[in-house]
Amino acid sequence: MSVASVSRALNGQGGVTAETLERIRVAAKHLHYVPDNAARSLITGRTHTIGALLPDLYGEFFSELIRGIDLAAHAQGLHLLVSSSHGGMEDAAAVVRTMRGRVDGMIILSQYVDADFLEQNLPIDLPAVLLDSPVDSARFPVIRIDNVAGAHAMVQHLLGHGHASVAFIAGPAGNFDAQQREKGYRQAMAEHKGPLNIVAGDFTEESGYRAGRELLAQAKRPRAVFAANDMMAVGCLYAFKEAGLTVPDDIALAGFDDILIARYVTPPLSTVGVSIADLGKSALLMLTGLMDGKGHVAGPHVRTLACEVVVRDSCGAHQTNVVTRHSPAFI
Amino acid sequence: MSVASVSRALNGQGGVTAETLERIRVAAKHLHYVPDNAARSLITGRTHTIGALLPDLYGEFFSELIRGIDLAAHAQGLHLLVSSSHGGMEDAAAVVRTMRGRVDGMIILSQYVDADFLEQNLPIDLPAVLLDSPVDSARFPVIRIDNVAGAHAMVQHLLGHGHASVAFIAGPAGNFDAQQREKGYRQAMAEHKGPLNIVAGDFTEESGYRAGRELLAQAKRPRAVFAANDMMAVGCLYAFKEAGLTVPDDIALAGFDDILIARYVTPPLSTVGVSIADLGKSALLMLTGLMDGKGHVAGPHVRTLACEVVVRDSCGAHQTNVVTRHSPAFI
DNA sequence: GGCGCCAACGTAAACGTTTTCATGAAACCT
DNA sequence: AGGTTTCATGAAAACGTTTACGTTGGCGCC
Repeated sequence: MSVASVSRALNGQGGVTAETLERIRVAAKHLHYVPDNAARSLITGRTHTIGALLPDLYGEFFSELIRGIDLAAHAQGLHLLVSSSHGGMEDAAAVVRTMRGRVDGMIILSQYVDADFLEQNLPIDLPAVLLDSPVDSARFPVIRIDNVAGAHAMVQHLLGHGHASVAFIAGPAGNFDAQQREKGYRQAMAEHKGPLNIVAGDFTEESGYRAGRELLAQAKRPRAVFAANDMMAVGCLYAFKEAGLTVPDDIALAGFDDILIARYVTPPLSTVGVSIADLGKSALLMLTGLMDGKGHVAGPHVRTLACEVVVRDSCGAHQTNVVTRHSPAFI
Repeated sequence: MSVASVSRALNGQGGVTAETLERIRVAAKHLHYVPDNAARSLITGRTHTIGALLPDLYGEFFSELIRGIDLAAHAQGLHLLVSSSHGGMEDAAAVVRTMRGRVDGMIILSQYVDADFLEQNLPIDLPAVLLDSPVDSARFPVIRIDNVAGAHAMVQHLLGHGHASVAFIAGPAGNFDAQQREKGYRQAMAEHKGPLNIVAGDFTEESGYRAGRELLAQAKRPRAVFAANDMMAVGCLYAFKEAGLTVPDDIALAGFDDILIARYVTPPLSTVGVSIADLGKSALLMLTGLMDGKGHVAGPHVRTLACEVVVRDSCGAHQTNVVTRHSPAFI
């Protein structure tokens, strides 16, 4: 038995008799032989692993994202190497560099990553797709959530139901999602010639609570509030409850993300939903397309994932031409 | 410049002049040189990666677990390769085998994994730690959540507050956590000479809802219900609400896990809390200890993580000698 | 000034695969 | 029957590192 025959047999490429194949197979099983992936990667240049660079692993968003990626990866026989970089750009750069020879492609979601960063740190031939990033490069496809349209639709929905004044709780300044959602709010308000009313927030529940109190302290209380994400909406909801207001009768409320909690607060929170798992899946599919196509991606380089307005009770409007999800789902 | 000098310089092992070190460093930066990890792994036998085998990636539990592992791994300069195996034992075996030469150690959480499985599929010299597993092997350390004590404490808490009859919503039969929690319930009830009242469930919200209806249909409605996990408790809560009962006045309710949602339902759910992230962290720390110690683990091979009773409103009891967490946390 | 020592550096082997190429035997065709 | 094709198999190169070992040259010491 030569190593060559063993290699051929175990990889099922033919070129071996059925008899020797069987002999090798029983020998391998008997010896608990498992090929060494490091050596295999070295010679083939493929690792069958894709890397995911994420800013953090906390919360439902990343959980779902990883799940979506993993599901799609598993289906294609690929492994998933996750890496969160909590530090700044330096940390992210270090992580990307250590991926060399360890992954066949990367999915990157990081506010520190721009085209320059990638040129500098990404091995020249490593395919990568960017998530929710503002960069617009011919080399790297980008998948974005259609935050602008989603926010726009929600504000329009609120305005369309008699809530003349809609306030907005903004997200952190550096966050791309937050910026886009604010843009959608601004556009919708401009179309209706409504006055802008924006208070600061940072995506945390506590900042939503503070923003809620700030809104209540305004001379003229807004009729509806749209928070840039659900956690802030929930914090805001507690501020309203604390002040003795009832939602949606006294003041309407809506969030963005459709996190699990949104179903379970009282009243159930109207929000803008995105299938995060689909986002992950799309990213992986685009990445594998890139890998197979040798750096040539078919179709547009920027793909946007549509959002949908999810109407529950907190916005005080039920209509039939939008998605309606009551909680719990099975009642 | 020979490759040897470059290797020495970049690994900082000395044996090179400060001048040549600098020369190599600028050349490396200029050429965007990054060492190939596959080749490095092949020769050194180390990958600086640890693998995590999980049954699924859905939900807060796994999200937190991964986060805990990742945080601890990142702190030690290790990468994390996650793999979920949705299929049965075959799938899990395949995953474990493909880890050969890809990871330095494994963290395994799977109901299909027993001592036999590991002997068969795990490369002989690969360190591994098991999570929440019934196996008791000298080779593999196990980290468990103290489900029995946690469930016991919660049932005792309910009984101690005048709820004479406590019913239990069980989890899926094959699940180790579910079994242990039921054991804790049985023990506590036996000590108080209370009658057992167990209905079936499978950890899903819907099964909790069905179990709730089943309990309400009983001739003598129980005074309190303890669900084996929070999602079932939430489903049960909806069944009670639907029937016009108020929790906790008409019937008390408690869950297990302290998932995020528990804070946000009305009334906030009393539950048994475990720091899942700590579980992941402990697992990783024990694994690295195993890796450094060349297969020799210091201390006991089985470690149990304590739970704590988290009293909110749904159990109708507030006392001061247990952890009390109101929602939201910052008010 | 010759000798030995030490530090810096280069050479080459090794890691465990895949893959190309050569070899030989068997089967096929004329 | 001889030549040609086909096919299973083995030998060996290659992948990009690390590391053991050998070589060089400079320096101090006798």
